[in-house]
Amino acid sequence: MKHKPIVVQVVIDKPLAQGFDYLWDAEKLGNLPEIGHIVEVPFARSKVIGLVIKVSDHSEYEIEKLKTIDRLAPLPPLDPASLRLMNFASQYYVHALGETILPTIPKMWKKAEDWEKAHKKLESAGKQAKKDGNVIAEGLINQDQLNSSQKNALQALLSEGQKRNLFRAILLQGQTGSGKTAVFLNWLASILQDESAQVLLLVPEINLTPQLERRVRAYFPNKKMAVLHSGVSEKKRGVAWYEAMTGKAQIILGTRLAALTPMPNLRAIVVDEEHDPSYKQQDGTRYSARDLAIWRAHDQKTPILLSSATPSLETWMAAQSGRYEYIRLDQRAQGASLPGVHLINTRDPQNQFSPGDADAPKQKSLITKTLARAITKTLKAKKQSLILINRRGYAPVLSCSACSWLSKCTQCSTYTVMHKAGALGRRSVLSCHHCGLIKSIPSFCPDCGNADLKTLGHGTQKLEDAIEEMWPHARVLRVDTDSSRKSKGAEALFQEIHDGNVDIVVGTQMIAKGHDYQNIGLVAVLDADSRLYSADFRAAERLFAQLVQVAGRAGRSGTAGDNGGDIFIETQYPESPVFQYLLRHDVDGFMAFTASEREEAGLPPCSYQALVHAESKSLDKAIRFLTELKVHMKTKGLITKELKVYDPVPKPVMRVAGSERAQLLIESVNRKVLQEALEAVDLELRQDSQGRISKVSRIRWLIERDPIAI
DNA sequence: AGCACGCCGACT
DNA sequence: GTCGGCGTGCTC
Ligand SMILES: [Zn+2]
Ligand SMILES: [Zn+2]
Repeated sequence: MKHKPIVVQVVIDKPLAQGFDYLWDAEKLGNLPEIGHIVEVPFARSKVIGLVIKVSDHSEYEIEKLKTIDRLAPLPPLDPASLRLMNFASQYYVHALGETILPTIPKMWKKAEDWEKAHKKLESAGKQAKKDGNVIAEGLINQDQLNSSQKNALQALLSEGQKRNLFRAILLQGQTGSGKTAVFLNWLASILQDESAQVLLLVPEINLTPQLERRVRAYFPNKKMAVLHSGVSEKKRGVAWYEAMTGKAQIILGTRLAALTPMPNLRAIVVDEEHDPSYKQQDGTRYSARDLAIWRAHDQKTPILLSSATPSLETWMAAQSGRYEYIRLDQRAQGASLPGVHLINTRDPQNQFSPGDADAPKQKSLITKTLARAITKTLKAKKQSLILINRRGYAPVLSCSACSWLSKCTQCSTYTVMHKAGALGRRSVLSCHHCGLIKSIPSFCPDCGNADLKTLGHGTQKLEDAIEEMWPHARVLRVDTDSSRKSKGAEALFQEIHDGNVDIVVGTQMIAKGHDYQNIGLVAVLDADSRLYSADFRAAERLFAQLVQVAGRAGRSGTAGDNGGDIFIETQYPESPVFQYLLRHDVDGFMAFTASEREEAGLPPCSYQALVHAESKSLDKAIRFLTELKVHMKTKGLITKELKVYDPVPKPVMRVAGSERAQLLIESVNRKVLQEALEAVDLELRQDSQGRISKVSRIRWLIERDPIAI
């Protein structure tokens, strides 16, 4: 009589709902199996990496057909809490468990050939880290140096928080410059007095700069910190993940992708700038790192702190209703006053240049007279100006002066943007911002042969030219992804601004992030209207957060006795609520107004949404596919008073890189009802698909939970 | 998803 | 006669 076999179930990185059973040869692998082990398995005609999710002594599958596990990774199994998190994410976002877990494991641990030398790698990395560890820590503000408002906030955090095993969600709301970071870093430091404790600090992609890293390090001089973001090399990422999942690192600082890092001794989570859209993953399993972090804190009974000057409506409402604790930090730490907000009505001729004005530019001005004169004043005061426009390139479209030709992308339903020489290459080009296609600029109109082609509208490049012409003696710098790619990255450009080597900065929203500039006198936003004018119901909420953020840049000038700067917004609709609340610096007023709007319309956070995306060669087929799905949902009785299914519509940018896209919106006031409907939809679609491509008409489909843009 | 198997049209 | 189109089914 033979021993009972050891059978393990393994999930792999494929959109397959089921796991696969394998035999475990304990002698060969040198270990008994545990749930959470990472293994290499033979699958079809190749070898793949998988994760053990079940251990037993029998299989539903014919036992003699089972293959044997090839190799076991030299790692401890993922801890049970992390596996619960993965399981939840897989269900909630309607993706297979394997394709949810495996992408969160760094590549270094998915190369079975390298597993044998893995520990040598870790050793050499350890030596390197000792050298790197000498980076200067800076920006420490210890508990005694906090202002009274900060001290109160910290007190509130600590009073309850020392109790173990207690879920708390806390919103820390305070303006830019109110010192939120110092509060939560001091809080984390006190939690880390427990030697084995681990904490997770999530920050938006763009905020995770070397400066921030140094600043965080300053608070934890004797602790090990692991940094995880997309810019970290594969090897360093593998090491950081290893240190987190083994409990060797106490502070895990990272972006969205760090939210799913296993941490066996997790004691607290901070999500900084919790409203930031970069927390939402936009491909693969489309999770929200913030929402997963909240679930994780709840599941593991640890506190989570959400920090923002302009919270997401979801978080703000939870705090208002008492579901979250609410800590306010409204005293400006550095004694700087709030920036003055100025709305410039572009329809008012008084604000525009007239031909007689001495300072009017030769061509039609790209900015209002009111703004131009404010910039002149700022220059005279030896202060810097930031001018924002969220449009890269020279002009958003090229046109023919004789016929109706416009520069369109051949692969997308969009215009190609003109970039002048130097930005994307040596020559001027037309570039599609959706598919990346780059074409040379035609000398003649392709339709009528006319040689006179004109640009329509303007982007950062053209604005830069115009500004240089209007203030020939000013030092002008352009900051956008094009200019930062050309120089040594955005950091180098930010440093120029910080060092005062620049008078006027022209750029996209990216200028507003990260850095702490000292001498900004003026911030101008030129394209607020185009950001507000959008089919997406969250457009106003996003714009408000962006405007508050850039206003914070102007107000941040910390030199004592100095006034804060000014923010100028050019708009046709100064009476719009977004601007009116901004004018009064009334964040809560805006939130309350938006909340009541959403409630009335039954939109999130007062309801829950999901999108079914469909993509195919022709829009027709995609729409028909979604229509059939809707009909199916109806016949199955899924559409009820509590579950609304809209008609399928083309996506805002319908065609991208040759494929045409449509979407179906599903909405419910009841989370559970929505979840069940989505699971039914997933099952139905899977049945007629291979992976996520339908058998008939070859439609690529995807379910997205809690979409942030509709 | 990725891949092999298999059954029909048009092309050396 | 065979090359290749993609519909179908399988992967422990
Ligand atoms: Zn023409
Ligand atoms: Zn394109």
